[in-house]
This record gives sequence, C-alpha cells and structure tokens, in this order.
Amino acid sequence: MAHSPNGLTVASWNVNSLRLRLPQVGRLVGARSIDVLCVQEIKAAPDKVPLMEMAALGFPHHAVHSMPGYNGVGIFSRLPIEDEEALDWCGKVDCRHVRARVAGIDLHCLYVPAGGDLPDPEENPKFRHKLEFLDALTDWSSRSVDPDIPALLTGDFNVAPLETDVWDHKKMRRIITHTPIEREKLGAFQRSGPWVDAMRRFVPPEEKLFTWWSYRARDWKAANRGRRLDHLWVTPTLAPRLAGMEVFDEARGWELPSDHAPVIVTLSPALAET
DNA sequence: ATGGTTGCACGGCAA
Repeated sequence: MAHSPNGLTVASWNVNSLRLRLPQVGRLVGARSIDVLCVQEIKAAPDKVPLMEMAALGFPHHAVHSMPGYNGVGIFSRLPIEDEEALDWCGKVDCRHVRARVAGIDLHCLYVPAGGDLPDPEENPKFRHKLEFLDALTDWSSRSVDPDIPALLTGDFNVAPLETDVWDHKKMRRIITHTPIEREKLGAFQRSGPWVDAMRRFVPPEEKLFTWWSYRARDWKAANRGRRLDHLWVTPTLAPRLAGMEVFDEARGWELPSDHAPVIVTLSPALAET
C-alpha cells in the first residue's frame, strides 16, 4: 500500500502481544496506508520482539522499549527515525513510554498503567501507581515539551475521559478508567501541553466513541459495552494538519483479535515555510 | 452480586 506522499498517517494499537498479533498487523497494513504504527503491550523480551517480521510488513525503522511478559511499547515506521528515546516514570523501568522523531514530528507512544480493580489509591497500589504515572506525565509535559517542535502523543491511556467515552457513564463512575480522579488527572495532563484531542476533532463529544471492548462479553458487537481508552493528541501547531481519523473497529471482529481497535489519524502535508 | 476471557515468565498474575 502506498503511503500518503507528503502527509503522514499514524496508527496506534494495543496489540496484546505483538508476536501473536503479527498476522492481524499484516491485515491492518494491507487494509490501510499507515506510515507509522505505534504499538502497546508488545509483551516480549527485547530479543524476542519481531523486528524482521515488522520490517517485512513495511516498517524497517523502529524505536522499541520492551521487557519480558508485560507492557512494552514500540514505534514502527516506514520513514527514517531521526532521534529516539526510552522514557520511564515513577522510579520503575517498566517500558511504557518511547519517543521517536519522524518527519520532524516528535511521536510519543504511551501505555498508562491499567490500575487494577479497586479504585482506592490507599488500598490499591496499582491504582496509586496509575495516578502517580499521570502526575509524572503532566509534570514532564509542562516542563519539557518544546513548543517549536510539533509533537504527537498516542497510545493506550487507560482512561475514558468523557461521559460519551463509555457505554454507560452512571454505571462506570466507580469503575477504574472512568473514575472522577482519573478523568481529572487526564484533563490536567491534556491541559499541560496544551494537547489537542485529535479524535474528538472528528467525532463530536456528544457522540459515543469507543476503542476497546472487553474479551469477557459474549458478543462484543451486540452488547457494545465499549470504552475509549486509546487516544491521539497533538500540539496546537499540528492541529491544522489533522485531515482524517478512523477507529478501525473491524479489527476487533477478526479471528484472534486484540481487545483494542487501532486508531488511525492522517496529517496533511506541512505547508512550505514562507 | 458475580463472573465472564486472554496472554505470558506455564501458572499465578495482570488486564
């Protein structure tokens, strides 16, 4: 598939094991023109990340931050990577953030901690870690994001911030991913850029929009008890280039699916300097 | 109210 000649199409997908999901990655890149694919939950030791296979699928360039068993993020690109960096937060090296500069844009691939089940930071260390991770991102973003370099932040943020980002707002208020404190902290993180929510530039906030459907539903499509956990944000200077967005939910219905659907955003070509 | 499914370090844990 030819990619957009001067524009850039970026996709983000929590694949829930990159090795297991390689055939589905192949189907995705066969169906859509993607220049950069950001993946979360690679779930493989660094020497077991399928770099050759990803190169064969059209992504010879990569910036990967991975570990055995859990987590792991990667940026796979058709275009050269000009600079890359692995980032870690909260005193852990847990492979949840990687940055790569492609076509002059700083691309960040993120995997925010899920946070467990009990929405009490005193009783549940995983929820405490999630809240502290969001605080660390907010602090980092307010200190270190260079306004002169266009940036794009994407991945599994594990928070559904709007009422229409969950299938039932009232039922979800005490469920992790949609608790008030998480929604507040994601809001603070977004304002710290400020970051533009690219997906909601295309789908108004009154409309439901989901990227994740649990494996545990009998029929994910019929029940449609989804959540918008995956996001793509851009710096304000990049917002005028937002040209298209798709949640590729067809992939949720494939054989051996991930529980997340890919999010695909297209940027129009940069205007020439005058 | 509970349980439902998936993936990895092969089995308890994380999601």
